[in-house]
Amino acid sequence: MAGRSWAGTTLDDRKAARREQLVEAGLDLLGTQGSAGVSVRAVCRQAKLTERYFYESFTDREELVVAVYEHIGDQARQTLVDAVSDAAEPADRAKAAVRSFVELMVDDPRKGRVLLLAPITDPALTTRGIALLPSFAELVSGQLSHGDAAMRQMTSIGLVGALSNVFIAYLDGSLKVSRERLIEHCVRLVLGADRQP
Amino acid sequence: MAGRSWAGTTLDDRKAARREQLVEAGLDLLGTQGSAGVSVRAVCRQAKLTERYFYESFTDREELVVAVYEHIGDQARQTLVDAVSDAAEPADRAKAAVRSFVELMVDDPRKGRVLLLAPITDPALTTRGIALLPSFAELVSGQLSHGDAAMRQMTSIGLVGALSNVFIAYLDGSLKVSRERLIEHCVRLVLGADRQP
DNA sequence: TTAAATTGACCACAACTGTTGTCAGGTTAA
DNA sequence: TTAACCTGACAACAGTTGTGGTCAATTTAA
Repeated sequence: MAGRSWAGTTLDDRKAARREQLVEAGLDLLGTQGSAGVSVRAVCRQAKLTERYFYESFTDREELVVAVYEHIGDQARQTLVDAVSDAAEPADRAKAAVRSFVELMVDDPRKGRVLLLAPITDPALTTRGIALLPSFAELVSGQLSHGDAAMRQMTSIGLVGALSNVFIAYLDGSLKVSRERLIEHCVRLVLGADRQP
Repeated sequence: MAGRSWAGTTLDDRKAARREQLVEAGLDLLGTQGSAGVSVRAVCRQAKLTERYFYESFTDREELVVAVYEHIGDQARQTLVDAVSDAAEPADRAKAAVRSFVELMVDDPRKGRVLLLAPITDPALTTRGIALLPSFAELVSGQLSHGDAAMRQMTSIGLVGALSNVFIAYLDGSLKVSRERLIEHCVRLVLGADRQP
């Protein structure tokens, strides 16, 4: 029976808790060592669980990587939605969105690296095309007012690439600039993208 | 003796030829399977040579990866230099540079992927910071006329990121657009980067 | 207390990795 | 022809990988 109580909690509860531990361990490895550091054994070591529990929650190494990525993706999306919903003016919304994203990453650089780097470095994500950035770009594309579909697509892809690269440089320390200037510049990039050439 | 003739060619000649085969095989694997596909054994299989000859030309797996990357890097740089030296006007130079780069990648997408993706995906390149893009960004930075050093750095990093992302999207087929429009758009990006906000 | 469910520590397997070494043949200059 | 050199196919090493299984110990509901 799954509902039976055990050690104060139900089986399903503990199973979910273990899954969470594994995802957290995956985030840690993916966000610091990168794709190559995420092996089933390494994740289990980090989570202090045995392989048995890995296969209890995931069929594959792939599945774990995807779960980690989508977990962080959801979190980022929620952060953006919250920030945007508090602002009325378009310019304020851009600013709020950028600011909340920067804060998310500064708060926990692992998340930034997972969000920006993992989809291009990990085969589990690249091959399936499970990248959020394209969908984000598509979303941006809908907000643009000039040009035809292809034009808007190129503009939004470029914008996302510009932001990503700036964020990555900021994350790895090669771009030494205050958080405020970073935000300011990114806001300018966002606002500048939708302009007649 | 190294100068002694053997099978019609000198030893050094054949050694160089083998090295070239290995680099070519490395390009093929790095440009299609990505970083994970480049193992010593896989490279040797592809090059139809045995491991013995791998260690004849390279001490490490790392060394091979670096050699492949720098080989393509040199090629790209040479292509750019050639293209730019044929144009007088600044606008024409930007156009020529972008065009030659696009042609290089369309001609052989493996090279595009090595140039753009390998430095972020392969540990042998990431850890040593052997990326050409930053130095390219630095070069672009020097050409900008507005803002202070930090401002120019952010602008150039953003520009490189925008171009890379557009190229990558074009390479993997998610950006369906004619070569001419791609070039046109990228030229606009380059020229638009140096503008008062 | 008893029987069932849960846990954790291991082990086993085959496949792969980087790297070095060996050894039987072929090729060439002398 | 002989002796030196070059070549290719492997074997061996210790390591890690994904994925499965076993088994004794613990914890609980009955």
